[in-house]
This record gives sequence, structure tokens and C-alpha cells, in this order.
Amino acid sequence: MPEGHSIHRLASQLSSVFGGQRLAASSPQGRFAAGAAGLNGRVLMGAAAHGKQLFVEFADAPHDSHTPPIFLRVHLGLYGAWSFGGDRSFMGASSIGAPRRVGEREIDGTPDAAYTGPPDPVGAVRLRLASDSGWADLRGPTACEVITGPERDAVIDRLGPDPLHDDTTGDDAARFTAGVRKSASPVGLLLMNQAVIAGVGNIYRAEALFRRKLNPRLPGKSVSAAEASALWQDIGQIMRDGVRDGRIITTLPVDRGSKATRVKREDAHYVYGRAGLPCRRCGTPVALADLAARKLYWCPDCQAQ
DNA sequence: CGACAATGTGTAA
DNA sequence: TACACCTTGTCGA
Repeated sequence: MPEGHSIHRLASQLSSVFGGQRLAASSPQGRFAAGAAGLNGRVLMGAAAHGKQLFVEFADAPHDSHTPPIFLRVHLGLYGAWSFGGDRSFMGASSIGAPRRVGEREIDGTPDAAYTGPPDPVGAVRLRLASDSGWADLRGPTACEVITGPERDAVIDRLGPDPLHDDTTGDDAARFTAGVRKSASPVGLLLMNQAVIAGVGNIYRAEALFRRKLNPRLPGKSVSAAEASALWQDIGQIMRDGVRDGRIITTLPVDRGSKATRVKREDAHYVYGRAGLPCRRCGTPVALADLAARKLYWCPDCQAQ
């Protein structure tokens, strides 16, 4: 799926194109008809991400402080995606979510100079949001529901710290470090556990462990506090890069085959999706194994321990 | 056209 | 550990 960086981009996009506006909501596919009816005609107040969870806040009126807000909770799962279109105010990504091919960039949008309204829905559109100036279509989410504020808080409480949130006090880093070091589970599993760290998926898992030279099978309790902290910092850096770029690029320029400014798809990662290909650092073939029903990639030499 | 894989998670056994 | 979920694109027959 879209890992945490894509969900943060989505939250920004939804806030910037729909914030403060009264929206029409519908479910062309029909599977979210009741939920869409509950959102229809409400004002989108803002959107926020926690890990891979997206929360969109709706109010009855722009400055209504009497009626409690309601929240749309969306989890894209493995293949969910949003697409956008509209006039100049819809500049930015036109598609965020599951890519056509692994490593593909999220697609840049071109504004429609003479926007007259949303197109006929293509495929299975679970939810369509539309303002006077544009539209957003949601396809294939694992979760799509309307919930209350306390229900949203309960979802967030079950999640670990999100490395894309500001961590000015260091509390989040400390929570992550403690979560790793108290567990006998392999660190490669812990990074995929959203209660330990929210937003990391299979690509960031593989790439962060390579960059820190950590063996994915190393038990969490064997990771030093200093190394856990460095891992947290590095994940934060590569995920912030992902938010900026709209794609996951974890290689340093020195480790890429091409010197081109535009990073080629095949040069974007160290180990993810590179089973059998030579490691960019040492030339050893990248290994592949199944771990908890997910593909695990690592360099047996660079990540020997 | 069918089979299959894909940045994921929840449930049952 | 398996598979259900349920969407899209790709690849092979």
C-alpha cells in the first residue's frame, strides 16, 4: 500500500483543495451509500494522518462550535487510492495511493482550465467528494467509515508514534525505542507493527534496516538504545523525503547507477524488490524470504548482524 | 480471458 | 499460518 508518507500527502491535498468548503458526497459504487449520505452537504474542516490512517473532519457549518464534528476514517489497505481533478485550485497530485508499478511516482495533476464538473465515475468508486471547483474519488479502501471524535481518538491510541509528526520533546523517539527493546520479536517484524511505529510499510522496513546495517531477524531486545534511536531518526528522514517527493527514494546519489537528476525507478531502493540483484554497496546478491506472509529483502553481507 | 501480484490488515484455526 | 477482503495493471495462453 501507500505507506505513511502517501497518507500525509493525501491529508495535505484534501485540506488544501477542500478545506472550509461545503461538499457533495456520494458513493457511485453504492457500497458506502449510507456513509456518503451522512457526509453530503457538510463542510470539510481539515484532514490529518496518523501512520496509514486518514481522518477527515466534517462540520455542519464553517464556524459551528455547537455540533460535534464527525470524521471520515479511511485506510487504503493494499490497493486503495484517491484520484483528484478540477480547476487551478486542484494543482498538485492527481493520484495518491496504490501505484501502477512499484516505485512509480504519484502522478502530477494538470488543472482543467475550463472545469465544468466531475467526470462520470470510472471503475468502482467507493466515495466521491466534490466542491464547486473539483472532485476526489476513492477506490478500493480497506476501511471507509464515518466515526465520532472519541472513536477517532481510540483508533489513534492503538497506534505507535508516527515519525512524520513533530517530535519536539523526544517522547515519540523514546516510545519507539522502548517498544523495540522490550520485545523478543525480530526488528524486521517490529517495524511492520503499527503499534510500535505507525506508517512504516514493506519498502521503508527493508530500506531503513539496510541503511542502518541491521539484520531483520535481530531480536528487538538486542538492538541498543542508541541504534534504535538512530533507526527512528533515519526512518523520519526518508519518510519526510517521501512526503516531499511523492515517491520513496532511499538511495544516496553515490549508490545509484545513473547520475541523472531524475532518479530512475530501478535506482530508488537498496534492497526492496531487488532479490538476486547485486547489493549496491558490496555486490552480494540481495536475499528474499517470507516473513509473516510479507516479502522480506535484505543484503546477507551488509546486514549480517 | 484468467491468473496473479501489489507500499495492508483483520480474523480464524 | 492461511485466507478474506475486493481493485487495478500486467502477463501469459
